[in-house]
Amino acid sequence: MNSLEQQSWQSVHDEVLRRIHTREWKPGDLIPKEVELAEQLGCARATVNRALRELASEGFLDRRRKAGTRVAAHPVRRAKLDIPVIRLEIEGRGQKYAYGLLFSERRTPPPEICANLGVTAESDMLHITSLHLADGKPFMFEDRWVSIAATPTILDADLEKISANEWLVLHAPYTRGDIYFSAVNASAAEAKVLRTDPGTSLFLMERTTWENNTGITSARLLFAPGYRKHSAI
Amino acid sequence: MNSLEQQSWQSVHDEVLRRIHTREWKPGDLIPKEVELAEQLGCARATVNRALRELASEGFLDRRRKAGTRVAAHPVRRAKLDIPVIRLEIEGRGQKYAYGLLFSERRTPPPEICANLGVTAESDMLHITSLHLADGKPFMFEDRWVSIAATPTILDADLEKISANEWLVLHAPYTRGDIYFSAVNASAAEAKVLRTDPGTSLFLMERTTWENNTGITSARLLFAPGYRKHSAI
DNA sequence: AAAGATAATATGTACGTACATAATATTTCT
DNA sequence: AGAAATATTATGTACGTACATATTATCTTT
Repeated sequence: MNSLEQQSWQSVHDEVLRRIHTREWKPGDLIPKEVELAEQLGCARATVNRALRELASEGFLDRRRKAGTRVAAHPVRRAKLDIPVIRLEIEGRGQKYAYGLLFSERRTPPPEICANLGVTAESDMLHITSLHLADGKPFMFEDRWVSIAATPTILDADLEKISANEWLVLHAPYTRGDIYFSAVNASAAEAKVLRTDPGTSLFLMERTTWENNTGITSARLLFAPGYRKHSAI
Repeated sequence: MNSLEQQSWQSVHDEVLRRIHTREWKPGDLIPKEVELAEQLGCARATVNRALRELASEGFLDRRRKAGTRVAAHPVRRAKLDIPVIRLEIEGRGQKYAYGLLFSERRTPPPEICANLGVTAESDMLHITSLHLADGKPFMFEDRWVSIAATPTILDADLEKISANEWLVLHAPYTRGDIYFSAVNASAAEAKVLRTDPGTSLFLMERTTWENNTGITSARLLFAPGYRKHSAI
């Protein structure tokens, strides 16, 4: 660290992270305040602020006005999971993407969907199931309910050509969403669609999205055996 | 929007997001440059910059110098997954945490662990298996390998009292890590430990962490049936 | 001593200016 | 025309100042 040359917020970020890693600053420790650090490292407070803000959002630091900045006592790892459109995920693996609509029906939703989206049992909804394939093999089975009130134009979409997954991303951006990851044993019907055996362990992703407080869609995405979702920290 | 009162970066963030949601700015569209937006919204460029930077990191915008800022053509949802220490995850659910060491052995690692961590087959490692319980019921089975070269002090840790999971978080902060999520059928042994039936679908989290380029630990975390990992977007 | 009001303080953020950097557009040269 | 050099431009970031805000510490009152 040379106090003459200009410091970038990234170099401050790295230097603070180094001190945490080398345990110069241990979990729970109060670290110097921004002005002091700025002086130490030869940069402006704004630069230190940017670096510390970033580190806090990464879970390494806890910051509170007046109380100061501490090394996180129980570092919570914040994994960033990229959830692209299925087509891009498959193409990103270098595989050929294909898609097939299984069925599409306009009807009222079952209780669990009402509960997820916070809508009434009489809601006008579209129920769609489809299969996404990678190199011709079943990759993911999608079982989705879409609120027609929230996105009426979905009735005009040609869901034989574009998947509901992709159509929604392009035409119904949302403000809020929930995802649940879990593991389930394949039912007989699911096993048949995904060309595997009943009871096989499958990776399940359940997504619900809202715009403000109106539910848009709730989907159950069931992945073929062997699927692994990766995340770097 | 009042051009007289001061704009916060959050209000700019929300306004831009609103324009994306209402499709005033569609996926792929070039949006006004920072100076123009600042003028429009009555704030400084730095404020607009902060808001747009945030939106880009959230996956809503693509930004490139000179080329300008565009609405992301294929919005990649970036889910933030908090991965706390198991004890805190269980206590956060309002359940009582307990932990039992199953066995701990110092030996050379099998091939797959060598591959994960990038170490040789002759490495000096600690192999630990343990069970984490919530309200007395099996919650997660942990099968972990720790490099003794990277963290020699783990030999002094009393792993009957503190889990390797927690000890490592407190004593061996890392710089880089990988996580894989998947679903597997329980083996006979795994089923017995988790008190369930063989073949039951289980949620699996595989974690490997490095400090710089030396592998620290590789763990296989197998959750009891019914486990769901949540994430808000 | 307990409660309430007040002061002190570290972080949070806005602004304007200045310059850096990367990518594109234009001009010049061959 | 094609390649190379140059200018242009939008974002990226650093700085110093100013003030806001949340929280803690201190003082005052009862």
